[in-house]
Amino acid sequence: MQDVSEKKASGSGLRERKKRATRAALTEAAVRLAAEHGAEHVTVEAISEAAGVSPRTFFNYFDSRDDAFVMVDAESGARVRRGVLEAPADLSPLEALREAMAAELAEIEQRHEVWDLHARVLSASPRLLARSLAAHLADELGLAEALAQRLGGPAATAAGSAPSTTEKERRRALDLYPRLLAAVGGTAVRVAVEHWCARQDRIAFTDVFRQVFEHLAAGLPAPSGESRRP
Amino acid sequence: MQDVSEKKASGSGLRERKKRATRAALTEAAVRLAAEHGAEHVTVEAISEAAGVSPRTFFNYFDSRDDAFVMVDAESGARVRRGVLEAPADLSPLEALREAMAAELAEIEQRHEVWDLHARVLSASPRLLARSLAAHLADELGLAEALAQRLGGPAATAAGSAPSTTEKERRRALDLYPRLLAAVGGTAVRVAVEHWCARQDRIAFTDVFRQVFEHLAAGLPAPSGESRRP
DNA sequence: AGGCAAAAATGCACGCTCTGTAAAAATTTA
DNA sequence: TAAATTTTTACAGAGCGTGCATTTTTGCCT
Repeated sequence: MQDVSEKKASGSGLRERKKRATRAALTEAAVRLAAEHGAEHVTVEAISEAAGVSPRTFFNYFDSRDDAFVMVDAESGARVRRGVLEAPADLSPLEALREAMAAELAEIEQRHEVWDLHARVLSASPRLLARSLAAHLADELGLAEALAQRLGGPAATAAGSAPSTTEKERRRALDLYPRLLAAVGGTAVRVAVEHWCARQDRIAFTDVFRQVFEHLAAGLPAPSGESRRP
Repeated sequence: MQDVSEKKASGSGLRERKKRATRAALTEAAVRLAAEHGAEHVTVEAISEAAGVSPRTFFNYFDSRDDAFVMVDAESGARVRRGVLEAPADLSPLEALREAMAAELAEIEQRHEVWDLHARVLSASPRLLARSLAAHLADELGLAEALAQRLGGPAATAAGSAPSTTEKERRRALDLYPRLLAAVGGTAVRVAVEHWCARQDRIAFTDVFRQVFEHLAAGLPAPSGESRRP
């Protein structure tokens, strides 16, 4: 079932290379123009002209104009998923998710030239920021499946086939928990980023990130000095 | 500074009543048409005609066509905020948020004729669902402020003016925590609703809702039978 | 009542987004 | 080089969203 001809491997064909180049040219032109003139003053015609293609071609690559500003990194979700699956086995699910997301954020930090522009464009337009959230939401289901695989795999081999409670209840819990964990993890990253961007003083993002996950692991108790009610 | 004339109270004027009636007619027409023909096949012209106004008037009430499907209840956020502030003082922040959101969900459940249609429209269109999320996101900041007020008010009066740690650190924690709590709370509700809608068997929504908040309060540990790592 | 000012609804015009469709150009394969 | 496949392009058209001037409705005053 493997490819007999080496030419069809990913990225070797001239056709595929041109397609990726066109897509990259479109996204870069879009982000660059948006950073300069504001996102809502950048038309599809302007983006296409800057990228050297026709306006109709734009819509062969993106379903909507806004996608050119949002779809900057399509493989981020897959990397986090792999990070969750490859995390050390002695980590709790929340810890594994934290480590995978921290690694991905460090990955992004490396090319902060493009990402800084992108962040500025998003923060200047609430509509695009919402759309970016929606894009991350699409990855949530896949992330939940990865977490479920990490949970279900070892648990099934260790516990065998003798559940103490009802089978349906266990499956319900197993179904709900990974989705909650994936959603809360994404929210945690968002809050950390927003809080870090809002502060003018230069605190390390790593500190905010760690603090957020400490709150979550502790069960979100009141952060005051003494705890009258544990 | 109080109103001398009673006529300017909220909702008493004929003008305000008519405006609300028009808005209600537009939203109801939009949701009803979308439930029947699919949201993307419902034009602004059709909605306006069903509501008995001109297409231009539609855009005097909504900034975009999608808002007619999303902006069903604009005061929901305010009710949750009040619920947080009026919750019993012996409840933890997470418990207060849970109670306020549970009360709001119970409120919504009362008119589940409209809300059921609305849910069906959203679940049939990922784009509208994302927009709905964005709408809830706008309330998040206000909710965070309400939570901060609930935390900061009593704490300031009880602790006086002698903080044990650095002042900046306390303010940072106090700033980050309410925003995280508000965001996670919204996410929790979303996951509970999605999980409840996805299941074909009729389990009580209250059970799912309570289960989600139990996960959060416990610090999101692995839900398996025995705990090898607390 | 009747008239006056503010607010809302409407009609019209215009630019932009997005989608078919079919023809032309480029790339791969034979 | 010629055929086959894919991509790009031009054209047409429906729908969205906005600005502006006009008309109708509402609230308030004498």
